[in-house]
Amino acid sequence: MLTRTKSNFRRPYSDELNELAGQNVVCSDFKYARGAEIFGEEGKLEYLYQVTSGAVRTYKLLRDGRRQIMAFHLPGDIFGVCNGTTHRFSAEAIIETTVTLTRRQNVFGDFGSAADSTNRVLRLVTQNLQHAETHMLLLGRKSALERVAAFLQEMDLRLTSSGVMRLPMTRRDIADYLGLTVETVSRAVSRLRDSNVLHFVGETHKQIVITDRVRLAEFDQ
Amino acid sequence: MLTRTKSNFRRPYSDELNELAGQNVVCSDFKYARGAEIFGEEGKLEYLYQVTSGAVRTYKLLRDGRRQIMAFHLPGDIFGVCNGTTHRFSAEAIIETTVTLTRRQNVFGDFGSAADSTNRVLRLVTQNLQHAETHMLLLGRKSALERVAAFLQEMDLRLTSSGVMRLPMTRRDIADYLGLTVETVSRAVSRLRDSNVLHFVGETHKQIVITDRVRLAEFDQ
DNA sequence: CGATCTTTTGAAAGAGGTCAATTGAAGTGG
DNA sequence: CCACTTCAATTGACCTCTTTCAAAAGATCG
Repeated sequence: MLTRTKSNFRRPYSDELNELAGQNVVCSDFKYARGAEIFGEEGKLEYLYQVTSGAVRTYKLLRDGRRQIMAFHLPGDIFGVCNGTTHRFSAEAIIETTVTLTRRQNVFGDFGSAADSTNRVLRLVTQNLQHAETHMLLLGRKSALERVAAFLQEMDLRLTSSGVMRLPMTRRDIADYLGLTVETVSRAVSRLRDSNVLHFVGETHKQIVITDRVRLAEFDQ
Repeated sequence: MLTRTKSNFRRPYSDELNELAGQNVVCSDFKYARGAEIFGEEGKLEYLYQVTSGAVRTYKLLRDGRRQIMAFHLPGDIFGVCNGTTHRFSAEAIIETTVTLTRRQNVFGDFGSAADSTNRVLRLVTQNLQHAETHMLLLGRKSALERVAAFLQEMDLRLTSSGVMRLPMTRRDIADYLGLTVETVSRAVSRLRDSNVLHFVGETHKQIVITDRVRLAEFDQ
């Protein structure tokens, strides 16, 4: 049997939040009851949170209530990092939980201005994280048709020019992006074509015209 | 029908990579053929990449070849941001692709030392991103049993003390984290119990003892 | 231009979801 | 503090969505 000491795997967290905040420390402790909301998807981001005791879940919801938990945050973990002015997900206490709060601007500096290059990289990584969070919701909780509709909307924003979307990737790439099989992707696209949401251009099936963006959006959640 | 101008949705990318690198610009263009590897999972991270033309996929693999594509990168996108010395995923050109490279240290500064607080936040966000990437692979490509085994391993590292793992979250939370239903999670845990990989402590099913970590790991991919 | 890869479509199989029932744990209010 | 109610977890039976397997037609590439 495997034995190990906990200390090998737990990151040190004594005063990490204080170190992060630097000199302008404005930390305060807060206690949340089981199930209490720490922040909501639309709340303004003003703080960084470090779990002192208890446990927190951060999650995203679909309109019909399907939930994807992004991560569990345990004592020592810092969460609530965000690049915008509003949260893109919610956080709740799983059990009675104590967290230490730090005002965001202490950590980010004048982040809005993004003066220096590190701040720019930070924004870049945060964009990647934001995309990953959206994609976790898709992978964990959306049906095949919803995934393909979401994919087409994403690519429509990036690839459509003069009305035509030219997909550079194969159905296999799409499938491996959406956590599906090639066949399922193909069937979903065919269904959307049969519903007159899109049609193909020429012989290749990589050029697509979206003819009804409103209904395409309705296929997604 | 919805019409829109592309410019509303495409982020500006003229010289963003140059701006990121600041004064010490060491940029150079590179061309990759269809299917060519831009970097591998074990390669050393030295560059930031911005797509000039073409398309790139970044992905993770399981040992048996199952693939999860994290993101598609199109002209203007910057990718390859990482906090360690090695990549945690691979990047390939989907079609013939040109990218602009920038040496990493120009952007991150002396990142290893993490002198200032912004760098610390950057590391924090990158850790979150890394976790999200791992989780996308789980959500997109792992079976129910593999997901639950992976979850138990993750929590074992964080929660096990004096041999017992005390889960603060319910089966519903676990299900919503793993993209499954409560029933499927319960069945998977029962299977692992019946395989003598773990057993419960007391009456509550939130205290678990992992009795065979080697075999638990084998249930995961 | 032949070989290989890609895409589509159908049929069958299977993994996970849904529905339902039971048991047990855990809040809660009198 | 205890009874009551609600919530949490498990298990079985059944169903459905997605996968798997197979075949054919079409595109792409060297």
